[in-house]
Amino acid sequence: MPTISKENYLKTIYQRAQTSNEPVTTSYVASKLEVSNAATSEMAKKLSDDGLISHEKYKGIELTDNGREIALQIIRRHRLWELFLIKVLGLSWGEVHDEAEMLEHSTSELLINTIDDYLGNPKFDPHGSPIPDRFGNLPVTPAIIALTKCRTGKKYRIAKVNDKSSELMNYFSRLGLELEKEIVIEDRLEFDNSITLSIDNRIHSLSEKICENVYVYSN
Amino acid sequence: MPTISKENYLKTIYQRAQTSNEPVTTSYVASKLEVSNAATSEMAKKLSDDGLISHEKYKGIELTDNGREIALQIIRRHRLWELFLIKVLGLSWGEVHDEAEMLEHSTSELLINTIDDYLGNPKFDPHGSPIPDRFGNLPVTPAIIALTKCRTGKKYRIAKVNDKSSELMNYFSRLGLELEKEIVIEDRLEFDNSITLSIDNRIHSLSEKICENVYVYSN
DNA sequence: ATTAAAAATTAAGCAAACTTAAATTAATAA
DNA sequence: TTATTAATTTAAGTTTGCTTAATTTTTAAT
Ligand SMILES: [Mn+2]
Ligand SMILES: [Mn+2]
Ligand SMILES: [Mn+2]
Ligand SMILES: [Mn+2]
Repeated sequence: MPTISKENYLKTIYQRAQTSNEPVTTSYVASKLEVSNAATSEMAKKLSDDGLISHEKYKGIELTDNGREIALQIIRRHRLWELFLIKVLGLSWGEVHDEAEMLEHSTSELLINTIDDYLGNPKFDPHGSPIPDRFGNLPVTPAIIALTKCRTGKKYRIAKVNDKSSELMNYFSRLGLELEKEIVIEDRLEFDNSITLSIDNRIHSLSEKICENVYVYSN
Repeated sequence: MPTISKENYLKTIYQRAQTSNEPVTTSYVASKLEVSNAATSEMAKKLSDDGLISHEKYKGIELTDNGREIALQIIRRHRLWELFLIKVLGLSWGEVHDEAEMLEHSTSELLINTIDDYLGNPKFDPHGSPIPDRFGNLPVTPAIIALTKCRTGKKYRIAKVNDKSSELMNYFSRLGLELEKEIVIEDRLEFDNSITLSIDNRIHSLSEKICENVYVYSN
């Protein structure tokens, strides 16, 4: 297994490639990991030597099959830990991401498979992201759209949230916004692209920035 | 919090001080952590600068109050994880030490206290070692003696085993040798200081080296 | 008390993972 | 097309944590 640093780089590259069509740039990875571009360029060289990425200079980074396999292993560990911490140990939506960010690098194959079985081989983590199985296969995921793309007046069910900010997770918890919960889009302001929606018959207004981080089933 | 390396040094120093009257030497720590004496001398300098140990050159190492506090935190994490992995996730006696050795460095205060509560604030780990509480206090421990000190013909109960070798743990499991289990010392050979004892009415012979790693209540 | 052996420290150097600053390549605009 | 700007890489240097080799200190033996 690679070092913790390498694992974090691989995971970041994988997740960027998943959610963007543009090539994965060193500067994106650098900003995501909060290191310098120089550090990322150097690491790209090393990961390339390791056969985990291919890197065309000044263009972009792509994972090799080996690199993707490792990235998926780390993501598997991360997501299973998040679910375990919530389901078994009762941590909150806002607490689990940071814990998982550390545990994902200290978890053996044996342990993560044990946790997987303990949880009944779940397919999704507590934020709605798919969990790779022990062979690196992702479950088929239903079609989802960001709240920003929703139609006024329609009813939706929460499918996924981005979990990078614990502050935001805590806010969602206070709102009662959770997976599978029904919401209705009441209104949207052209002025700032904010959206008014009802959760449990209570009305809330969410900024565009927040709406970009909430996804619903597109039906 | 210190680095993983520093945590491992502090833990090793603490545990040596607990189980030996002689000063904690750099060479002991080095051999235990499987690094060079030079590495340990250098680390001693740094830990000294950090105010975590006091080190009289060519004499020995002692933990400061701060150093001991951190050591006890790591030991707490280690032992609670071991118990959790066995009790909750069903790992075996032989599997948990190596897992805990990693997890102890990736576990927040919040998480370990949650685990502690989940387990009902246990006082001993699965190998019979005491678990420091969240304030660093160790439970009072009953008097125990190594198997090597036991009297022939007497009956004892297993109180503790040293868990450093998973091979040995697996062997104990096969023998049925577990905590609180009753054993009878049947015989001992002057020739090699091996001991013959009965567990569940089956007779086994254990080498001196093995007996040094098994403790019973001294009644 | 001297000397030899053992233990511990210091010196010198390496690899990993960073940094800032300089150089290079690519993109864009005149 | 050429010049400017932006993105990226390379260069040079730091810190952490390790190594082996040399030196120093302590201990043990004669
Ligand atoms: Mn997460
Ligand atoms: Mn991580
Ligand atoms: Mn252990
Ligand atoms: Mn450890």
